[in-house]
Amino acid sequence: MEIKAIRGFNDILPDEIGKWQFAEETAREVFEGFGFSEIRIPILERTELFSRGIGEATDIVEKEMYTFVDRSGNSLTLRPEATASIARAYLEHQLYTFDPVAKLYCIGPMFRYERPQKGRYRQFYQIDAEVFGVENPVVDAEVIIMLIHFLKRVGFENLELQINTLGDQTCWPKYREELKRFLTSKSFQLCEDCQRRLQTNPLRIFDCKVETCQEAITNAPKVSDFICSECQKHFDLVKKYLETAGLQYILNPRMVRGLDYYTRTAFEVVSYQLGSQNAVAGGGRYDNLFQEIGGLEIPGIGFAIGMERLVSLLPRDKEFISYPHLFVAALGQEPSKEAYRIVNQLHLEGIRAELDYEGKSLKSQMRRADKLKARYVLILGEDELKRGKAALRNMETKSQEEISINNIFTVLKDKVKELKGKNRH
RNA sequence: GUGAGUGUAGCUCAGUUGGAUAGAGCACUGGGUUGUGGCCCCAGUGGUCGAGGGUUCGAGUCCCUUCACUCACCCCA
Repeated sequence: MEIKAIRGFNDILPDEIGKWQFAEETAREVFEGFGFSEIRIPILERTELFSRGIGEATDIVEKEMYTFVDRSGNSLTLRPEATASIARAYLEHQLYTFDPVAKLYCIGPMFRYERPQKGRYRQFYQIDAEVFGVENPVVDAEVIIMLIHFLKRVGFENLELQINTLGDQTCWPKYREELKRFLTSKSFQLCEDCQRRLQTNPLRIFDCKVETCQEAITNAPKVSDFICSECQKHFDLVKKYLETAGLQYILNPRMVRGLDYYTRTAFEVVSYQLGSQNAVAGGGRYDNLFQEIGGLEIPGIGFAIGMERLVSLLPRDKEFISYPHLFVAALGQEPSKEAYRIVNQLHLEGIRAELDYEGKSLKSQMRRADKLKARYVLILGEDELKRGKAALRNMETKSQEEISINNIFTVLKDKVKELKGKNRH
């Protein structure tokens, strides 16, 4: 094969798709139960939307965007995340005139030009949820509760919820400056990476594994001493609402966000089974995003779930795969015609039926029926057909009965109903 | 962008200090049963040994270059 998918772009094959569908269906059900509506947004936007919304100095904008100039000379970018686009749509269609509060969710692919590794790809899927127009910390909690509830519904009871507050425009920069000043005085102790982090993102130095760096930060100023009273109050309420909802969380004062628009509440759900990229979902409040892209002061909060990471934690289970209800094995010309007629009819009735397309021996048709895990096989031979009969074999019990072809639809409908009663499919 | 590891059949992998037609298991196709699946037995299909160059009488094996994949760093979902 000469032409292969490009780096970091993956095919999701049929044997895996059940897990994806399950995750998406569950998200729709849960989110709509919380009053969210789906929104679908374009995959391409004007580059400006992201450079302004996410922030010029962020890694995403500086080096990770798929950006190109189209035939009319506009700079366009494949969306690296959904929030900015959803906010743009909200402004563009003035959804706030209908209701200042908007609860929206979106499922689809995002694109970032990074070196792929476990849990990180150039095209990756996110399930995104956003609430616009509410400053009250109740929604911070509501959104987190919805996320955790969703994760429980797909089967994860014990993922770790980490929360932090990033402060806002008034208190966060102060802390940043103070930390920078402190660390600059210790810069001789810092490793090469941290020398650079000192300029770009000093908080990251907390995460450095180099021993001398760890020593350097032992007496560093703490975020909590700099958070202003308004932000502190907001955060305290978020924590209280989470507690009254019975949610366990871990305070992670080192948690940072890579996107400029985040303020106040930030949260992540992590799994230690994921490898280095361990965040299944992440999000937070962004009360400045709208000003950046549209000039209106509209608060927002939301999260994104990484679908690849989520799906990789789901058990590789056959229950997601749908098997044929019936395989029709035909022997000879007339029976083949009859099989074709029957299968077409069954498809119209919503019964999953398969047949042999290559005129193979019964043995090989049986093998295929078995391989496809068909529940029943209908065997059509010349003699039986002349009598208007066919053999219906239950592949699990091996019991076989002769039924008349006229009754096939009613007999099968009952059998399929039984099958559906037993499990999802 | 940086670092490390790995490239032999569709998949998982053997392949000796360089030696003759490159192997196994699984999968696939057919047969053993003129019309009955899984287990078993037999046979068959399938490889430019990632690509290019070099050393050598001889390269899957050694050297160089290059590409791809994987993991990690950076950063994030």
